[in-house]
Amino acid sequence: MRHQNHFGSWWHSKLRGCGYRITEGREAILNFLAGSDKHLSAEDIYMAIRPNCPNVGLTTIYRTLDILVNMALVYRFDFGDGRARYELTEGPKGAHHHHHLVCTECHKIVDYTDFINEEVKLLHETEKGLSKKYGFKITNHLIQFYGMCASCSPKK
Amino acid sequence: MRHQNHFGSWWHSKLRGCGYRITEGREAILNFLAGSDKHLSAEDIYMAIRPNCPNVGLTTIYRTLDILVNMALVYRFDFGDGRARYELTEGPKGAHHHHHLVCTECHKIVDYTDFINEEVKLLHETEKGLSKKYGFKITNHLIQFYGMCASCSPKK
DNA sequence: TCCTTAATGGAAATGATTTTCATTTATAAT
DNA sequence: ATTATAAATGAAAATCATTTCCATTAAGGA
Repeated sequence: MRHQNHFGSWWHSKLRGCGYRITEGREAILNFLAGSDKHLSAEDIYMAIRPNCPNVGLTTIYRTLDILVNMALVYRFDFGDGRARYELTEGPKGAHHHHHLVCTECHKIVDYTDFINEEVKLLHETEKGLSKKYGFKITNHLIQFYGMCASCSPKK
Repeated sequence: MRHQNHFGSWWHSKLRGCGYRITEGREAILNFLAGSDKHLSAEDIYMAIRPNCPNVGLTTIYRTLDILVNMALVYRFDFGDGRARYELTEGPKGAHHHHHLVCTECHKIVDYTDFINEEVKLLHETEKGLSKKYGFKITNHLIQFYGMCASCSPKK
């Protein structure tokens, strides 16, 4: 793929810094993640990338996502439908941290940012206290609310 | 099992109220859950129950847990090791609500109750706001912190 | 006790994720 | 640019928690 800029995207240095090589597949996966604000399954990514990169296999998607999750470039979520979902922790534009509201009926997900500031503030304090008390080095947190969305609620 | 009290345990009425029958398997599963404060996998329960109920199959464990989770008698957790964990929401003694600290390295789980009050207070407010804004009927929440426990941290 | 229907278990199916392994390729050294 | 080397890859097979199927059993109202 000769038309790819040699100076690379913002994540090149991160990958290199961790000793990972820049490959066509990783490039494609990260580019796609960066352009989406959805919660994507490994297969979503596989399908989306296929037209441009028919030679990138599903196995590579999984392997790359594992790396990215470990590097904290990507969040992995479990919304209870049996497949993991992935999301860039923050795009080039900067962070847009949010939490999730999960419908236990239809598995619809709502990203919300309301109340996030208060939540994050409290979480940071809690984090500090927990770190000290339990000797954990805390790197991440997960908050999800579960319930029934409007369209599922009316049904008995 | 003739020695079981005819008036039943505290959950009999809950099950009956939802139209479920009281069976040996359900009894055994609930008894075991009530006597444990661990995060149990379906197989943990299967193994634990087997000596007394060799005729209760793993399928029944899964089916029963599904029911209990739907009735909100049991929480289902995903700690990232590929198997769901189950825990009674509250025992006969009353609630002992806690959140979790998960080591991403060795999957050790710490239950903590510190800060819980502040967290729960904030969560309730958030819940109220989210319910109104997004039309969700919120029934549950999940908070987990991820990091490295003391014994995993030293390692590079 | 009888009857209806929920509940069951065991085996087979499912399906997301992981492993294996022979081949390809990024990249540091030449 | 060429080469050497270890990382990365794809395709197929393996894994393994959970679900489904279906013929049989049993709970509990009549």
